[in-house]
Amino acid sequence: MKTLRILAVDDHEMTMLGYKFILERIVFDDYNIIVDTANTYESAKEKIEESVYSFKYDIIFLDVQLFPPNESQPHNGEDLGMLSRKLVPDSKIIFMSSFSDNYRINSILKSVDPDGYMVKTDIDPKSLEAAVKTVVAEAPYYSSKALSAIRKKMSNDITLDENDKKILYHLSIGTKTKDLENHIELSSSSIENRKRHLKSLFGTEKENDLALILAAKNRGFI
Amino acid sequence: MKTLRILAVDDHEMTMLGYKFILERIVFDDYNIIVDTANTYESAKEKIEESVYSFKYDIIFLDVQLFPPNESQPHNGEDLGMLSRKLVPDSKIIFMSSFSDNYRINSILKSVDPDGYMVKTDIDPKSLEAAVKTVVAEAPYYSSKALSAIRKKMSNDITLDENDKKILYHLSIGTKTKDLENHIELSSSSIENRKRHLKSLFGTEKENDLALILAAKNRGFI
DNA sequence: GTGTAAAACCCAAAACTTTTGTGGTTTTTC
DNA sequence: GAAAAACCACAAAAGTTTTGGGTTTTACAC
Repeated sequence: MKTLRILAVDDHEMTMLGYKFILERIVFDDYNIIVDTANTYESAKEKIEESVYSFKYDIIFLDVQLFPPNESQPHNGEDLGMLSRKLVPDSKIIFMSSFSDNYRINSILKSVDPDGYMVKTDIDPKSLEAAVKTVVAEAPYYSSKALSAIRKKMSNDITLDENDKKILYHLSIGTKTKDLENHIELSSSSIENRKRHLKSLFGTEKENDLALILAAKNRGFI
Repeated sequence: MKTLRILAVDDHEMTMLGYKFILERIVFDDYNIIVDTANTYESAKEKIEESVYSFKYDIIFLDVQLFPPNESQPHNGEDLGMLSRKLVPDSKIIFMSSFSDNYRINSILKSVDPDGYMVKTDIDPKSLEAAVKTVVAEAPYYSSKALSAIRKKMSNDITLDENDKKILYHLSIGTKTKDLENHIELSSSSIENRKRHLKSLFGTEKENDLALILAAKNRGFI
């Protein structure tokens, strides 16, 4: 009987226990599944560091937003992911996130490139089981909503640079055009130029900003 | 008992029959699965056109390279895919292809945006069943090798324009630098510039073309 | 309806990037 | 060891983006 070691990290204790409960009940070949848990950045970090010199985790489940964002606690799941990649490169990392918007999914897939990405509303016993079995078989696992975001991105031949993405993102959260200057290192006329250019890319020339952000959403950019 | 209608198109009759055999044996809720088949472009086209005015297929499985490429027969799975999208937009389209190289997968995902993409070496009864159930549930299905290609692409922040991609592609199939001019609408010095630029993007400065194409392969571009 | 602030639009000069031709040196191939 | 191919450096030309200066249009509070 082989042992499959899993670490599940989520700051909501009940959620974390839910994962443990479900994961340990998975029937998987002749594996005995053991789930360790952590519900703070510090305890998770410790467990990962300890694992380097003993058993290494086969899979680490990480909540993207480990803590309610606040200034005194700058750490998040992404940092833990990068730390794990460095310390225990063979451990598979599966991110869990409540973000299902394309912008966040795309940016996390770039910054961390996890072995799996699950949108929380897609998580249930069946999908958890599929995720475990898939990543053990060395293939990436993306949950249904994550895949939909990915599909939109892949089927698209518009490529935007960071400034374009920032403009779209800020417009989508309601930032006014005149305030964009404070978030993007460009003059206001450049921003206006880029907005015009974006509208022509997305086929919403002569329409308003709402039309632009709707089109960008449909194409998977925000 | 509901009926799930599937059309399977593959130019190898035995393969096509294999799909039919496997697909019709899938146990899926209270669906009765009926599989129609076609092994030429023309017969597939007819079946799809007929379906417009009677039952519509729920799923259409299409081989990407329907026929051995030859001048007299320019049609392929991609054309059939686009035709189906136009005639029966509600039918799910799942592409099957022997290509597992990133360049081809990326380009097909862009040109057709199918509901599913399966690399032939990934196809077996289990994955066919998963594909059918997934696309019926409105989610995209990508087989393991397709997902690996997609993952590489998504985790990458290098974006290349068409000329860069062509240069990489042609280098990878052995085209000599001096002959690139015949395939790409740029002067030889521009091509040299771009090659230099590409090498710096991929961190293979001062190395030879082989190092460049290996790096580009690893990052999912060819 | 009117006044006003925001947003959108326009233009031309400046800054920057890419392309191109030319003329070379180095590396590879046979 | 000669010829071909690959690579490099430079500078002029062409193209793109940014910028600061405007004017016009839109939104909406009153």
